[in-house]
Amino acid sequence: MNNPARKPSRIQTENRQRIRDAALGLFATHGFRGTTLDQIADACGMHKPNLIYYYESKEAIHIDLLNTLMEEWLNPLDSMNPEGDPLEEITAYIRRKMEMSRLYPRESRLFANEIVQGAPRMLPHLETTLKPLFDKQCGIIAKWMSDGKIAEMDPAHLIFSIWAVTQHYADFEAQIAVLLPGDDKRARGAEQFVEMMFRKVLMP
Amino acid sequence: MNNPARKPSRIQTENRQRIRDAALGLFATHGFRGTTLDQIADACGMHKPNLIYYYESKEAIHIDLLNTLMEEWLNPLDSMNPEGDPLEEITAYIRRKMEMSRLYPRESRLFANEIVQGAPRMLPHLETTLKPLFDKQCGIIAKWMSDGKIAEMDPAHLIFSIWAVTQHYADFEAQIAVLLPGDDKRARGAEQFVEMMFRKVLMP
DNA sequence: CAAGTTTTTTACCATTTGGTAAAGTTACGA
DNA sequence: TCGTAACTTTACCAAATGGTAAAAAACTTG
Repeated sequence: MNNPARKPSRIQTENRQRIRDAALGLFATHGFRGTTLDQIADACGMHKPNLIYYYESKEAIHIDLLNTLMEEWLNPLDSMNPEGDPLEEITAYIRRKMEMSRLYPRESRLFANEIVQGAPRMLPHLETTLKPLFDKQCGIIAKWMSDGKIAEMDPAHLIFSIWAVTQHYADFEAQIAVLLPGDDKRARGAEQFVEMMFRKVLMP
Repeated sequence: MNNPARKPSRIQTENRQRIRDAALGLFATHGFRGTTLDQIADACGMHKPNLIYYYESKEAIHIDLLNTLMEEWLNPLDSMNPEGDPLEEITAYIRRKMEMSRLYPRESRLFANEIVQGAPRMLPHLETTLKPLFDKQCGIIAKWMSDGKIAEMDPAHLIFSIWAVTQHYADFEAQIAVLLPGDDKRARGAEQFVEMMFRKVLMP
C-alpha cells in the first residue's frame, strides 16, 4: 500500500471490506471507545497491525463506516417523488425505512450511537449533506399539504416522528425483544402498525 | 465508610450525589467505556481514589445510575388510571414523557446508550420490572379499545411508538438541532405536534 | 524465475486507565 | 477537647490498548 494514488488491489478491496464488516458490528454494539482494535482483528481473522496497514487508525475505520453509512442512509429520503401520490410516496418511504431497520440494524445502531453521543464526528456531514436534503423534502411535503393532499402539520416533526418510530425497532431491539417475546412475526406486526398509524395521521 | 450497615452520613449522601450527577452527564455523552474515572473525578472536583471510596468500581456507579433511572423512568407509565378517560390518560402520559425528554435528556440518553448496546447491565431488570408493568398497561389499553373508547390497534406497538417519538427528541437532539436551528420554541412545537399526532391516531 | 512490491506476522513500546496502599487530614460524638 | 472513625490526598501499579518497527512471507510482473 505504498502508493496511495494507485487504484486498490483486489486484496485491498476485500480486506478493507472484511474490516468494515467486523468493525460495523462491534462499533454498533459497544460504541467507538468500547471497541478495541484487537476485537476487530479477532472478528475478521486478522492481526492488529494488519488493520493499521489498511486503515491508518481506529478512528479512520469509524469515519469510513460513518461516511458510507450516511450515503446509503439518505437514499430513501431522496427518492420521494414530488409528482407521485403524496400518501403513497410517504407510505413507501416509511416501508423502506422499516425494511432498512429490519435488514440493517447494525447500521441503524452505529448511527444512533453517533448521534446520541452528540455526533462528534458527523456534525459537519449532517449540516452539509443531510440538512439541504431535509429542507428540500420538507418543502415537498409542505406543498402536498397546502394542496390539501394530506393533512396539514409541521413537515419537520412529521419526518422526525417517522425516523423515530422506524429506527426504534432496530435501535431498541433489546428492549422490544424482552417485551414482545416470540419474535416470529414481530417485524410483520411492527410494519403493519407503523403503516396504519401514519396513514391515519396523514389522512386529510 | 468502614461500616456499610450504618446509615450514610451527610457527607456520604452529598458526595455520592455529586458523583452520580457528574457521571450521568459523562456516561450519557460518551458511553460507559468512553468515560474515564479521571473525567468523572474532574467533573465533580474530586480525586479518583475518592470515587472508589464511595463506589467500589466504575461499574458500580453506572449500575447505581441505571437503577435509580429505571424507577423514575417507569413512574409515568404506572400512573395511567384505568378508570380515567382513555384519550386523556394517554395524552397525559405522552405529555409527561415529552416533558421528561426536555427536562432530563441525560437520563434518556443514558438509557438509550444502554439499550442500543444490547442492555448488557439491564436485561434482567427489564424482564423483572418493566415487563410486568408493560403487560399490565397493554391490558388496560386493550380494554379501552374493546370498549370502543379509542381506536383499535396493537397496544404494544402503540406504546413503542410513544416511547420512540418522545425519547427521540432527547436522544437525537444533536441531529434535530442541526435540522431545526433557532431552538427558541422547538420544544413547544414538538410537544404540540406529538400530542396532535397521537390524538389523531387514537381517535375512535 | 528473479527482482521488486505488497501483505502478513512477530516482537515491542508508550500511554491510558481502573484500581490500590497508605499516609495525612477533617469531622464528630463522648 | 480529645480520640476515633470518616474522609481525602499522594504516590503508585498492573493490565489493556492504540500504534510502530522491522523481518518474513506471498504475490506480481518484466
